Amino acid sequence: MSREATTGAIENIDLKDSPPVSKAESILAAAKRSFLAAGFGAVSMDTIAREAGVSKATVYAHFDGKEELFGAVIERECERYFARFSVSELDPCDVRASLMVLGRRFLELLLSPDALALHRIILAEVTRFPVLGEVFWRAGPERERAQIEAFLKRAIASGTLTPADTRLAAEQFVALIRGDVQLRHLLRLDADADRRGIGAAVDDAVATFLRAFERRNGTSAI
Amino acid sequence: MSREATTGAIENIDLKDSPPVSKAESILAAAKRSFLAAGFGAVSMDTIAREAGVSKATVYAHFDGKEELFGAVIERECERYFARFSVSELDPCDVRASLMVLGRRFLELLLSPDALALHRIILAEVTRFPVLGEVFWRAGPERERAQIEAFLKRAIASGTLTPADTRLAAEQFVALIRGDVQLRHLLRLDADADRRGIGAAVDDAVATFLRAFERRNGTSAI
DNA sequence: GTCTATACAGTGATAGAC
DNA sequence: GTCTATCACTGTATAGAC
Repeated sequence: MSREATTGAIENIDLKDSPPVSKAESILAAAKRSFLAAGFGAVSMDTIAREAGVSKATVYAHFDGKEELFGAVIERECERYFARFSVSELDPCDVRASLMVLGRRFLELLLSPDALALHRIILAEVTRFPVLGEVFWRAGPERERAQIEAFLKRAIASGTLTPADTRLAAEQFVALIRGDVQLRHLLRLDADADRRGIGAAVDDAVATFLRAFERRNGTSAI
Repeated sequence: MSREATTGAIENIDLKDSPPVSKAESILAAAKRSFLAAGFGAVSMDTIAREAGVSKATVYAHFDGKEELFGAVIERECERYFARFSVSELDPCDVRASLMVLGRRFLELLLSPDALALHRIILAEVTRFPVLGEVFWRAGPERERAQIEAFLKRAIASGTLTPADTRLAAEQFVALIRGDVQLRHLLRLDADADRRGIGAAVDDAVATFLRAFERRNGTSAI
């Protein structure tokens, strides 16, 4: 009953340069959870400090203020979410299958709870922090579009797609994939998210995209 | 110098049921400006009262609290923005021209500063006010999709478009129109908004949509 | 660096006079 | 209904001990 867990002496073993969990990391993690869940304005520094298990003064020792802490969290998350794409392994001859893979991977990312929360909070705070817009765009949609465009170019070179403005085609593919599913999820209207799963949505998007861009022979087997 | 404009006796002529500007209207207008510009959390009741030219107690006399005032503003704006569409005058035989009109009208609405601000704030606060998602969806995207779907059905009946899942086709048309222009504007990256104007964006969207859905004769003149 | 304690400003909301 | 004045509360930020 006498303060056994209150003094954190045990965790202060503090190996030289490999701290398993530094206070700064705890603060960033707590700030991420809080900000993504409730937005910038609704979160107090008290909450973050309590959630991180440190005192408020410690938070201010590591970050200049609430805005700086917020910016650090958002930039970090933008990089985390969109860094895992690659298109080199896709087969440019089987366009439908490749686009299905791309679309599914992209849509699953877009609809993940963390990505939705990140999306919401960036749109909400881009007025207050204009740099967030640029950071998010470059880390997310821009990178995604570039990778899809790279695949489309290979597919066109292999003769499966009709030559076109690949940048525009990539943008339109992303738009078709996003559809209104993303907006419905952002608005928390996921009631019919199960009615038409991700697979069906990607299927429809790819089908329409191919009808518009696939090479049209007389014996087109679309 | 003795309070000439401070007492608002002149404006209190107050014709029975046509008050030119009631206090409630002033409060709603001030709240709209403030909320759309800065979000829910960043606006105080003091600010709204000052902006409306009334005292804070008057605000509370008309609205139960900050949340109720916010809800009243948002529902009002949702209705205001999306209530001006009609498709009956469109010619189902000239599909391209009709879709251009529809798309242009829709995109101009989406990119208007007020609509962008409304969009941002709803996404930001839908976690705190879940009902906003439903209200916005029904007043905006749902209504828009229904009207486009109605036109597509007439165009299919007249033989200009290939029969298809009209609901899905309408969703995909909206997605193509929205493209990434809307997201770029939401993120305040309107740097290249002039590089490709609204007209060009609508043109590209309609072209791709028609390549996917227009009837394909041997002499297709797309 | 980290903590406890606190100063200070600003918030939503209300009481009471008119 | 409208105002002035004020309430209780919360959040930012800092001071000083260790």
